[in-house]
Amino acid sequence: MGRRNEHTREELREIALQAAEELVATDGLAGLSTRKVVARIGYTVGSLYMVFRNIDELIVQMNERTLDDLHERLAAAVADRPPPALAIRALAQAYIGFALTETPRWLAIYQHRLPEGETVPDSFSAKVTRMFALVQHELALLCPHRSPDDISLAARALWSGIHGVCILGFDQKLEFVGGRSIAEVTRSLLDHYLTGLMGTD
Amino acid sequence: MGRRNEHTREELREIALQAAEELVATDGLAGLSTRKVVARIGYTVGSLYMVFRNIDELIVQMNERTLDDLHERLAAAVADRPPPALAIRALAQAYIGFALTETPRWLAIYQHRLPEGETVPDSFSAKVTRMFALVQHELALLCPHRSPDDISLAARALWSGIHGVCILGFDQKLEFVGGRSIAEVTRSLLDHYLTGLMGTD
DNA sequence: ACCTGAACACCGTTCAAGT
DNA sequence: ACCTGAACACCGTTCAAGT
Repeated sequence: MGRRNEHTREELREIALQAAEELVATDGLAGLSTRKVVARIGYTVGSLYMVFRNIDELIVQMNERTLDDLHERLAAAVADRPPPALAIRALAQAYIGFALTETPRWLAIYQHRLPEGETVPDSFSAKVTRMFALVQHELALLCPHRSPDDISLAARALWSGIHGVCILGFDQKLEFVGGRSIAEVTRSLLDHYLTGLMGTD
Repeated sequence: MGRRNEHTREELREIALQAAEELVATDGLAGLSTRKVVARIGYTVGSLYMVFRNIDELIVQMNERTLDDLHERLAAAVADRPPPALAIRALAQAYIGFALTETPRWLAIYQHRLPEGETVPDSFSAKVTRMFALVQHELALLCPHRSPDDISLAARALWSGIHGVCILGFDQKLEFVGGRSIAEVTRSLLDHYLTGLMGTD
């Protein structure tokens, strides 16, 4: 019979997501399964489907929580409103720091792919946009007389670039010979890109 | 009894890899399985393990073939030895073009992760290095009086950046509001980064 | 209404048995 | 030596049955 009524739906959702995060933190996204999640919280497989439509929905919701944590870290990095040029570097460092300390959860955001044709919920996209807006804001302060269109393009180029450095940096498989530290490569990208951007005002 | 001795070991390896590539091309890396591969080539599961240690080895070898194809496309893009500034843009465009036309196979290179502790064979790393050397070579021509150390750092920053634009660009999940084309974002990254790099000679 | 647990259709991998 | 196919330990998902 099990633990009927011991948890509300919302509590069940919460402990399931917590269990999922623990499993991912130790064994990566590949170490996550419905059966392992329910074993951890003392339920059986069926009950997971009372709360999540399927395992993809569970993963998406877990990733949304990771995006919340990441946004908190990024926002904290610029909380004392440093000058824009420093703020952008602080954001990049905070992103790298999160990727370094929360590697499996951070990786899960990019590893997980919805089945063909399905799209992520609006709440997820909103969290991505919100994180991205932090960079865009600092770039706008740095280049006050550039068009919003220019700023959005530059922010996307810069942030994608920093993300690329992190992704390739964490993938030992792609570790180039004579590997450089992620921080060093990011600095090169950031410094030269910003110099070029400012120079072509 | 099946098709005993119809193929040599090498032929079996070849048709298995071909079947794997077809499966990935239509259904992505998630659509690949040992059982689907053998069903396509008229063998049973066991025989796959005569040729590959496990499915990870099969995927790594498939990805090496993709890296070969990618290198061919990149090398062709600079075969007529354009001036370095154009060559770098041609390499970036060729990379985007490959990602666009061979999306699932290209993605599989980055999606696949070896189990904890295992590393990719040297032949794989060599192919990554070889591709990377193309960019490094053009950057060295572009900045003749920079140290090899500077060049390698810049090449890594630039190539990681372009890769980041592609990876985020193909992940609809991360499609930012008012999405820009991958080519447009790459151009911004490339132009401003190179301007900054040249300016700080 | 909540939850179980058997059932189904899949996995990757191994290995005794057949030719 | 090559290859099969049953067996094992896993998956995700569904749903009749129990409380």
